[in-house]
Amino acid sequence: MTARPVSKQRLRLWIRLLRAARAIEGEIRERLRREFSITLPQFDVMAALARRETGINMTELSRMLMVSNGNVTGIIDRLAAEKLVLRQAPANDRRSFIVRLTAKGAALFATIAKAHETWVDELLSEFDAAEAEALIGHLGSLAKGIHTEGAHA
Amino acid sequence: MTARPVSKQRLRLWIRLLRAARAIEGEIRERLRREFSITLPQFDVMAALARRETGINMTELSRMLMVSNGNVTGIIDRLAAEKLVLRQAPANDRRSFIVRLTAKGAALFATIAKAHETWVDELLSEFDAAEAEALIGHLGSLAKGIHTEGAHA
DNA sequence: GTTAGATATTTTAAGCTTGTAATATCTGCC
DNA sequence: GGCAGATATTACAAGCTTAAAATATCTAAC
Repeated sequence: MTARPVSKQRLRLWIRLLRAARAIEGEIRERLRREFSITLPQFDVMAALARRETGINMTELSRMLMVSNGNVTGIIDRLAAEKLVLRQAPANDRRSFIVRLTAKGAALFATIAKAHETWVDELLSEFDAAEAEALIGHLGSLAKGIHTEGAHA
Repeated sequence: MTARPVSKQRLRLWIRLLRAARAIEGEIRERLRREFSITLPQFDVMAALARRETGINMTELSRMLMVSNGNVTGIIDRLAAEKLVLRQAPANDRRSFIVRLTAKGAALFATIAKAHETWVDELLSEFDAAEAEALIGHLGSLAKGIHTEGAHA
């Protein structure tokens, strides 16, 4: 039994976590590009919008995706240029606007999401439901407690 | 008991994993910038070089960090401009070269690494040694089986 | 020794990402 | 109503990231 300090253990955990996330993320990014000619950030935005048909404004979108607010501007610009999303002006606040999927965007997302779920199922195939559930609990508690206001203005 | 299909479970796991990694990564990136004026990719490169005093060539570096080969060029360029690393021509292969930390780079890395380990210890503080060990095992097996040749030429 | 294919690195174009600053609008206090 | 501070978004500069193409060198087959 080596008396390895717990701080070294946590460091190893962090490195493993990061490597696992990068491996999976890289694989998904490559498949999205090859099969659907879309970037991962664009897919992430569409996924967020698909879960809320009423639309989401830029600030909340950046918080949900944990990226900076300025970042979202460019991604939405490119999605809008492809007519996959649109910006709507809400009645009550002229600073803001609501981003929604177009019909074209929703249809495309539905197709990609199906493939995406299959890929993830395959990439994480060695986890059965119970293991997945246990890991989900572990990781959920991990992300908490990090001050992480995602992108703070 | 909802009969949730395991594919949905794995999708939730992936989303949790990604969010946890992003939260921690974002926090570390911000602290590196604020306290040491260095970027996370630059720190990652220095960490790899610190573990191998004899130096590492570009291709292996990109493989270790799981980023594209072209990517490493720019990071090394900036580190070299700060005199933190240097490129050495090996005797036997004129296509390649070996990147090593300078004395200045090694000293700076030692300082930053100490702070970094403290941060990670704090950010993952809710995991004790046994939990960390268990998760490390889980995540290690996860990254395998992904074809992940990191950056393939 | 030539040459064909493999390997190591850089370059380039496009997109992502951040932090900071600028602009516009809103809200509440007076 | 006017003004101070908060909020929503965009603009900008610097750096990161990728995939694909270009260069240079090496290795092996002939």
